[in-house]
Amino acid sequence: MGRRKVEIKRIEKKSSRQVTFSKRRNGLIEKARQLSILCESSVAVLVVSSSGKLYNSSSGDNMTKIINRYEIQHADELKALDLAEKTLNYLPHKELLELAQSNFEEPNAGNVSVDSLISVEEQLETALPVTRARKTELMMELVKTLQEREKLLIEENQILASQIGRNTALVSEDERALFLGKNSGNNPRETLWLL
Amino acid sequence: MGRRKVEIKRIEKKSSRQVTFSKRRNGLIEKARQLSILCESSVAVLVVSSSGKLYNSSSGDNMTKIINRYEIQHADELKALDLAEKTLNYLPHKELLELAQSNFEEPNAGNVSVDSLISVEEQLETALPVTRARKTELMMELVKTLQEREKLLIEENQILASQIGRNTALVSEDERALFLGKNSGNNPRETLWLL
DNA sequence: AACTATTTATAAGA
DNA sequence: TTCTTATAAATAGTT
Repeated sequence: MGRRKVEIKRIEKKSSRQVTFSKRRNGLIEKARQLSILCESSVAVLVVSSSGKLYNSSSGDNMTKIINRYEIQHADELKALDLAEKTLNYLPHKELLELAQSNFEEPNAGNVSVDSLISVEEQLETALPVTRARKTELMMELVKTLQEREKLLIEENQILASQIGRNTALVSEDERALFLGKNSGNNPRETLWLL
Repeated sequence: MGRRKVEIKRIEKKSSRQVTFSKRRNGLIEKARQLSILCESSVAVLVVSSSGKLYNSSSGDNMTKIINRYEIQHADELKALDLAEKTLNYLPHKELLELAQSNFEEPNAGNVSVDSLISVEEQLETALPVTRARKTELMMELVKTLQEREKLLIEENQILASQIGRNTALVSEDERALFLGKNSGNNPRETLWLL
């Protein structure tokens, strides 16, 4: 839709490519906004230019929520592989980590003792003033994701149960309340994050 | 660009809204593809319909990589501009603890928690040589509990769905497998606990 | 699912 | 860059 019809293939001339990139990127984001409003939906657009610069927009809901929705559907791949990958990308001391990881390639994989964790943490202590904060952040993300998924599952259970016409839900109201944010009072679990 | 000019506001008539949603969603994804090819960039589009269904496309690179780029940048921004953290650094210990705790009494409230937690952790650093290991231990317990509960919920959903006689489960077989402990091998998630 | 009258996006030029 | 404008492309309402 311009003076000439253009073939959809890489624009060779760099300056034209740049101008088109800018125009079409804005157009795309505007279209996303319109779709979101017209059809009361949530739309996220992420664009990474060839030089690596990121442009993003979200409408109808915030980026985090939309990405979360995606990640819930791709939970296994993403939570397991990429979260850890992201973590590794952040580490200034990759080698130390790899060294520490050898502690876990031993027999009782998956059932790691607390003592070995303590020892690993002590080993890495001097190298990890920043990474530790990142650990808390990642752990919180993981827990939050699990809680959100649990909430979805509980809701789905309610729907399924009501379709059957009887209440067969395994999860008690108290547990449900916990994940809907109703657990006030001195829940010792809350203090966990402070440590 | 149609028979009439339309205002950008929610389409009231449900059937029209649905048709427009489908047309414009396809249009948006096609535009994203074109941008990606014309300007050798990576573009991700995520659309969540009002009924919660997710549509997504990625071009130039896979969705995971594009989202990763976003999250890495977002994390950097968190570190860079955090006025709240700087403010917190001047508060005495006791007040810090109380402030941090209050963040968890309203789980649905604002999103300040990660930053303030990082700050809290840094504040308390010198006082917590032993407690930190305990934190990891407790966090692991919590995640384990959540995973076990999720497993129960998934199993219950399967039972309920089969009672209805149709498969309405949100959770795929792959996800189910994950929580039944079938993801052996080098699970990178383990590396998380080392940080 | 097609059609087509119009609007909208944008390619090239200034 | 920003604006202008001819034209291609998208799509709203219709069949």
